[in-house]
Amino acid sequence: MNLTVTEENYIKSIFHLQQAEGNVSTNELAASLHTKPASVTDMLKKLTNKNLLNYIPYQGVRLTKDGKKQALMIVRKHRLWEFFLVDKLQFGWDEVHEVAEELEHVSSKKLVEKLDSFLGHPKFDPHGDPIPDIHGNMVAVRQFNLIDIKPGTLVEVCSVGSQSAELLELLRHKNIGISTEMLIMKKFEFDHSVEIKIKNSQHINISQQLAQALFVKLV
Amino acid sequence: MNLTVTEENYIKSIFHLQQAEGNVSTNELAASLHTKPASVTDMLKKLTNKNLLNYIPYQGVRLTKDGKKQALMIVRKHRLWEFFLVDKLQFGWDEVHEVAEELEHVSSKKLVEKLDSFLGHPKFDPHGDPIPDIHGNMVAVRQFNLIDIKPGTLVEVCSVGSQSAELLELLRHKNIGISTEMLIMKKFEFDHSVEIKIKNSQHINISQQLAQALFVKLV
DNA sequence: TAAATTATTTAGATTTGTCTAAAAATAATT
DNA sequence: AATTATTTTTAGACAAATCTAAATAATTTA
Repeated sequence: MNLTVTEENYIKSIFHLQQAEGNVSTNELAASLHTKPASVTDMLKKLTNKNLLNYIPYQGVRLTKDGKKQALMIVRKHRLWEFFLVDKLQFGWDEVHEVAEELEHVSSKKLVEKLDSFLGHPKFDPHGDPIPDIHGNMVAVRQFNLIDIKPGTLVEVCSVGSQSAELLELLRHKNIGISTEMLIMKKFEFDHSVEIKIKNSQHINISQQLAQALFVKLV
Repeated sequence: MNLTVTEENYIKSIFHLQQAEGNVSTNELAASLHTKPASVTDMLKKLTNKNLLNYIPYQGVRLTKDGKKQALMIVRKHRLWEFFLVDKLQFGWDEVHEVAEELEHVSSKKLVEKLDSFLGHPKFDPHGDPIPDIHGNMVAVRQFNLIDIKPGTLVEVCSVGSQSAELLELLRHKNIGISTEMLIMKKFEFDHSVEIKIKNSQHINISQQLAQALFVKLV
């Protein structure tokens, strides 16, 4: 099934909205897509005919199994490209969203899988959101980038940004691994480094680069 | 000036066609874009209004200075993405065109420049076509990938695929540089390596990887 | 529960890029 | 030069995605 860019954007918005609430209303969708409710109604009918939505007039809408799969593949592409932009092209994590909105609509499946390999099969995008794998599976817990955590917070390492040898070497050296608990002590404006304390251990300093590669959950 | 994907494709086709001949005819364009002459006429008027074309009814069309600049930026993007796909994602050079046709329409200027840096400012795409720089300048001579040259041909090295340290080391070791003349002796099916002879020197063997990174002109 | 408000859908119009069929201009041929 | 053939343009229609305005359904409030 081949979707237009517009159809893909509808599917993606419905996916994100139905995560938060149950059924998605016409008005919500219109707001999220910066369009008018009347336009939404038209598109809902169209996507229903393509078996991507369950839509009952006046009752809101949910994705079908098929629709959800399509959505997950778009989200996968979006987040892989975001990772690429930050990790390889040195974009700031706060400036990649717009660009990824365009890249996510490039259709080649081979491209997505080769990109995934090239990036080292990352599990999280630069905002800490999980990247669905080729089957649409992804980690459920909301994760945060270490660099965004406020001092005084106790967190646990869930995942690292990639599997590169250089990153793993540094983590081993600092004795940091999956499920390591750490208390965020202080953040330094000058170099965006972070001082942390690991249980039964001394204070250590984490560089900006490393902090951006560490994903944690609140504990 | 913001162009739609369709408009960009028209501009790009006109650019390529007017390289070969002088004025570009409605029929040629229709054939090249897989559309009908009547549709072309409509679009020519539209692009003329945007000052991208000089169009006189029944006389064919040429790009204005502005139109040419737009075309060069699209070609730049197309060829940079092709280079990326082959060099970083391990696509075959014969399967990248379709994908690049989509990627070339991603609009972020910052993306293009960061990609160019990431790739090491390559001068030629995987087919040997020159990549315009940010000002639209590019090498004029048609160049070929060493791997595509027939045995018995005398060629001269014009450029190398990238500026990576590893590549430069190997070239130094083999005594190959810009303007080195070499005679193509034999090509081996098994590993796609190429045997060459450099003037006043012995026969040496060039691996497939290296051959793909060498761009030559006929001499 | 009846009226008022809000949400959603329908009806009809618009824009973009395309098409077919017919007319007009240009080029080729006899 | 006159006719024929080709190329190009015009005219009118269509599909996709959108809009505004009006109608209808659902919900809230008095």
